[in-house]
Amino acid sequence: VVTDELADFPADPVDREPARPGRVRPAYHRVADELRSRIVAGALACGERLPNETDLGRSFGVSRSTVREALRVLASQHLVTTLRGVHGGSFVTEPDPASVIRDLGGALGALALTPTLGVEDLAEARLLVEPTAARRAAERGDPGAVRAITAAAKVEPNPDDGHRAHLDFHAAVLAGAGNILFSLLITPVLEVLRSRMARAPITRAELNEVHGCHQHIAAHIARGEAVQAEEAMRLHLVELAPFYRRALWIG
Amino acid sequence: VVTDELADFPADPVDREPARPGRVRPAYHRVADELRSRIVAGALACGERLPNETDLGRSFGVSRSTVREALRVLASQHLVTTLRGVHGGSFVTEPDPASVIRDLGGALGALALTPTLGVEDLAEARLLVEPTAARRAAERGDPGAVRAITAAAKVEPNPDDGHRAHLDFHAAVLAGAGNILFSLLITPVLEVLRSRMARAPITRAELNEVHGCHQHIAAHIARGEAVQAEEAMRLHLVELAPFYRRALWIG
DNA sequence: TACAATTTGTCCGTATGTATC
DNA sequence: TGATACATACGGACAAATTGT
Repeated sequence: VVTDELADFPADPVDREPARPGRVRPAYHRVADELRSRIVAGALACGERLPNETDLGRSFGVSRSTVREALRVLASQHLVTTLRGVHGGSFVTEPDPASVIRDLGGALGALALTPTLGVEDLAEARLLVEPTAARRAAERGDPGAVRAITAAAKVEPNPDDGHRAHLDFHAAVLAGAGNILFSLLITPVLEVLRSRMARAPITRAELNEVHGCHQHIAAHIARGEAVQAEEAMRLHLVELAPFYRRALWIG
Repeated sequence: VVTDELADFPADPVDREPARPGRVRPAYHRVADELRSRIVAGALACGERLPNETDLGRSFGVSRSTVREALRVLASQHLVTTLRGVHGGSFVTEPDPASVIRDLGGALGALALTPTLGVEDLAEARLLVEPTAARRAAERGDPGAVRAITAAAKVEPNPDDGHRAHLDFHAAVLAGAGNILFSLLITPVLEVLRSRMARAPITRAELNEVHGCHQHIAAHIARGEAVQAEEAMRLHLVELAPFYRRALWIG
């Protein structure tokens, strides 16, 4: 006799796609929901290995294919990682800011193609967060972060690298603020701007001015001059704004 | 003869999980990558219907089960939606801020369980964004938004609803700012705080004071008093901080 | 180097459920 | 009511990957 653990599994309000009433929730969703709630509730510890797909299917009363579809969903949400081989299987993944940033970047990229999210919104968010990030980085004075910021400011700008050096500097400042939420929101924003500015015409003079600004800001941060760092970053972003408007072919 | 479109598909740097070199990327990942790049490149328009699973499998040279696993991945990323029935199938989904907010909420909830993300970080982000949101809401004076904010401020606080009314007000102000990025970052933050504060002891007097603050802020926004709205919100958050510290049993 | 063991990856065939016409 | 065209689900088989002996 196969025990069907899903038969009367109660509704779990957390993190689920909302299902219209009356609509039948497919089995792979129910399996994914159940495993997810076990993971977030801590019943399955980080790094712990799940039973193999065959056993999972048996215990849920579903086929292996159904289990696999559920695992694909959980893997996309960075809740499990599955490996092949003898010591393979599905393992509970530890939360990782980098993957959240990647996902948010993709989502913002999609939203930026709609009227929901304009370039002004991206610029406004930068102007709100980045000066504060510069100030916090200067206040903290974390040696590693300061080193990273200084190094990023030193990189010679190259028109061919798609503003990579430029954005790396800003990402370094955000990381230096010591609040992961700053990077979390703005790094994807930078990525969206970068993808939009690819191959935008930019003169050598403009590039050099930006480079100078960066070194100026980095120097303030390195000397722990919080207020000056904040103001320099604000000025930098304000000066950059018209360039964005000119360079962007959308919005 | 089956055409294998995947054989020499070039690496697409966008949005993929990084694969260790030498590691073989499973077919369902390659199929998902290919479909994803077609979608984000615009080769498949929003709302457009994909071929059915059998045909997709044929065109990619893989089986239907593999196609289904790929579709589950894309569905988790809100890139496609699949429906059953005669006119069912998989459709390219339009980007939707609400689902991004849901996902980010889940991810932040997981991160908040690690030392990566502390309560101070959440509070700092609120203190950075929300006063500005209040100012922008007052500046814009969008009638619908003002109505929503005023209505949210009127709701009588109820100790049993888990601070729901409180957070609804803040969410309304964020939405009123007119920049989706504000809601995008802070609404998940509010959700994390709410889940942590569930059943935290709170006195009727504190509840009333919070309620008063909200009405005060809402009045400023309704009258278009931008600077006062910003300052009132800042004050409200600062006053709230010690309560959070007291109520939170973690961090 | 070869081989065995374990687990995921992939495939096929078939049957069922669901929504529309 | 039935026909149609989808997704959903099952079970079994074999291939491929990885590690240990």
